[in-house]
Amino acid sequence: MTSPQRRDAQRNRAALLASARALFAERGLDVTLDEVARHAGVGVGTAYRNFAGKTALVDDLLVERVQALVDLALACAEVDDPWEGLRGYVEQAMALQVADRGLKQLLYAHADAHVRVDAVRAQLGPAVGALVQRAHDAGVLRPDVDVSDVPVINVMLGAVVDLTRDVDPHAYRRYLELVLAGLRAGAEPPELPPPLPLEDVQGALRRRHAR
Amino acid sequence: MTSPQRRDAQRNRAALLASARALFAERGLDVTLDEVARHAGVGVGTAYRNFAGKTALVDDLLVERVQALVDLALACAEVDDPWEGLRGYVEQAMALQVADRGLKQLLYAHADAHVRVDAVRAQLGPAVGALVQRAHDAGVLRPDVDVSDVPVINVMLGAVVDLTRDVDPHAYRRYLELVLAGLRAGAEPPELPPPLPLEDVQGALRRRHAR
DNA sequence: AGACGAGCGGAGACGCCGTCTCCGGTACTC
DNA sequence: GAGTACCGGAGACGGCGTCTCCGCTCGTCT
Repeated sequence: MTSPQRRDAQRNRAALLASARALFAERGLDVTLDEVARHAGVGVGTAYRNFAGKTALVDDLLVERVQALVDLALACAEVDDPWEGLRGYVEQAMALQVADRGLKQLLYAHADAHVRVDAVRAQLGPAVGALVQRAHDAGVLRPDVDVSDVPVINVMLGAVVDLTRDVDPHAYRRYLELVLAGLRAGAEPPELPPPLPLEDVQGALRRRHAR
Repeated sequence: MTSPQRRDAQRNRAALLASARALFAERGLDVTLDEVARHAGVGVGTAYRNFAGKTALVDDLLVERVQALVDLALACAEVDDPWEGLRGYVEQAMALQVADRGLKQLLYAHADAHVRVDAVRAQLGPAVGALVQRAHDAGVLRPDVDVSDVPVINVMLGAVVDLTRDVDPHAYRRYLELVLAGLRAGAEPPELPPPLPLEDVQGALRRRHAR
């Protein structure tokens, strides 16, 4: 009986997947397949033999991450307090995106050819919609809050995340509180996490890449 | 007496400047000098004879725009109501950035070699600082609001602007209200401009460029 | 131990893009 | 009409990421 693959080939494939996961999470989807290969300690050829191309690799690897987000939304619908459910979703969704830069990029960005990711992502809208609806039914949301506000807020906070990532990855929390407080009905303004020192913000802005 | 330049040369230079201003405002700083030249109806060579390079051209053209922002901040310090002064600054600063995409990109982005812009931009921080201080002195701001919050909010709202530009350039106003309300002391939640239809947001997200 | 071929590595072909140069030709000016 | 300031735009150049190709290595089975 012949094993389906030589053992070193299996090792290489695993190493490639691990490296890709790590690099995509840490540095985003812009890392080259060449870089992934080097990081995994194999040649570029090996990378291209294992995966149809970068797009396919990304698609394969990130379905799971997007699924985690969908699961999160579903889980938050089970939380007793409808406000905490919604709030928890937004908060933890951002935390996932801080931890995985690739996820953040793929979640809300031109989806060219990521077929599998697209399929999973399609479930996110309805799940979040349910969260918002439930909060409305419980009267804990300003009546004029709309489902469409959630992705927009994600994008807003995402911008803060990108800005402050290397100064303080959690700085976005301050603005998360700010925005969430604005959505809540009969809001007592919450305590805000402390601001970044001005010079840190200035530094981050200066380092910022132009588009 | 010889005029310093041939008349057609003057016309060409003017056309280039006008085209550059228009294209930078409309489509951002990514337009190529070749495009500017074509738009102006002249050859590329003419463009490069008139300006040291793209960086120099951008630097020349946008000082004035950044100066407008500084002027705005100074003017807002003259408004009687300190809250309206601060609020007006943020609101109109965003409006300027909606109207000029290049300004938005340059204002808070890696400043490589834009010497003149840098010089003017340096005045912005203090001017905004005064605005915030005045609002604090009047007690209309939450005490834990910091100067550093202003640029961060600019970046957040800028993300919304980029997202919704071609669906509804003013959609950011809803989120501006949301955020500003969060900064205000003893806030009565303000009325929010209406949300975008969900499908518009979804469309905008789908069209969004990956980074 | 030996031989077979699955699998490897990585130089480099390719395609794309934006910046900028160069010079034969045009047309403004006096 | 001479002289030259100025023009146009093809294309050189440099950079970058994707992916191919093929001579060679080394795992695997007998």
